[in-house]
Amino acid sequence: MARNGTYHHGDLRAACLRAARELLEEDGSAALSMRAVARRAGVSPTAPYRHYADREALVSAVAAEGYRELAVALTAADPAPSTPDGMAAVAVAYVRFALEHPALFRAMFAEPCDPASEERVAATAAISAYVRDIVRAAFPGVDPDALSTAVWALVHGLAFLHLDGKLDASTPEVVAAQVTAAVRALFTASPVLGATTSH
Amino acid sequence: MARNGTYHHGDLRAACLRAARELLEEDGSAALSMRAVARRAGVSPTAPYRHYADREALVSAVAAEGYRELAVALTAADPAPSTPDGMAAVAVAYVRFALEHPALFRAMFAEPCDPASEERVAATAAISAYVRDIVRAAFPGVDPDALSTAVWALVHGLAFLHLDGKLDASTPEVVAAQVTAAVRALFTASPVLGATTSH
DNA sequence: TGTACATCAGTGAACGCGCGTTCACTGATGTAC
DNA sequence: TGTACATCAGTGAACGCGCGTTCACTGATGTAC
Repeated sequence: MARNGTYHHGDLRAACLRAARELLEEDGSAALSMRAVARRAGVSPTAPYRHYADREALVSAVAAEGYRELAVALTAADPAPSTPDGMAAVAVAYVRFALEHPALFRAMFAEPCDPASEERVAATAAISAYVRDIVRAAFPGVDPDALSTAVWALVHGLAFLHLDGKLDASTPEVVAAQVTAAVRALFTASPVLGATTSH
Repeated sequence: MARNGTYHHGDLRAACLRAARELLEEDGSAALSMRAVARRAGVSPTAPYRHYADREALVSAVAAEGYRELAVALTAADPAPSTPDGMAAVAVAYVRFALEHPALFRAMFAEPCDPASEERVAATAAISAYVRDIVRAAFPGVDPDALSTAVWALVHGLAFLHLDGKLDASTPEVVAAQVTAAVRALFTASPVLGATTSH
């Protein structure tokens, strides 16, 4: 039974993606099954196969969507950070995204992801490039590859440690304070990294 | 059929743990089922329940073992690092452990881990304390909490990014070089962090 | 404007699977007298 | 030294489950003439 009363659904592809995402965020990765997606979309168990070759294809599509949203959240926090505080704001946005969408974030990173999914590879590359651009602009004197790797790893690690309960994640404020302090602890003490900053 | 020819197994508890770990490392988290563990231990499907209340208890035991081994690997790399190079060596050991035991490492961190498992909490706390001790000794002038959080996050993030194919992990040498470069990029530029080092 | 037909999207029954967990049980072990 | 008995460790059948995926199918849509 399609929602619009006709035999055809209208946009089952998008409906599956939405359902998959909801299931993921509500009950975690294990709840994201083809059958559950079909059920939620109000469609027969096999209908989603018309749009996604298999479960993995659907998961990849969800993950790719997550990457795009993460990129938006980061640039919204500060499109071109050039101070430790700017970097900290982006870091906070990254960690907040992870904590607000834990299962999605895990699916984006923690699932054994086949490198064959161009959609995912492209999304990852976009984030990587975003970080490198920031680092290059903010710290012209430093090896951009090594430093941008370090920055991404720092933020990514903070996200996962909070997500997995290794650090206090009781309130968003506590998390933000910890992330900010951690970023500052590394950056503000450095003349090279701090040289181009405005304070 | 028990291995020693008797009805009783002898040490089924340990055998289950070993089997679980093997299954995990061979085929990932999904392969770690109670039935598969029993099968590999050469025992009826329900025998493991004599020693582990449910699947989660068994997974927690495996994770706790992983934590203990990780701690050993870290102290083996450098029991009390106090220079950027020493820190880098520990970081390399951490990342290497993750890459050598990917599924175990994921189980240790990426599984939604209930905080009720004292074994796991204790193991995590041990690593956390180890890092803080290092930081406190090496960088007496800096807020130890913020900095040790940052250091752990940096290393943890490097581990996961390599694990998930976001950074080049083609050879151990490449990984070691990247990790070392990232750690150095953050530390050697800093007068505060570098002040107590010997070079 | 009407009709034939190709294409597309969704159906529904069925396959075989492995899982976690329960239950009442039995064979082995060790201890008290 | 021998025996009765409590305890413990493992058995095996059974439960109900939801899954991914296949297959031949049918209803809806749109296009060419």
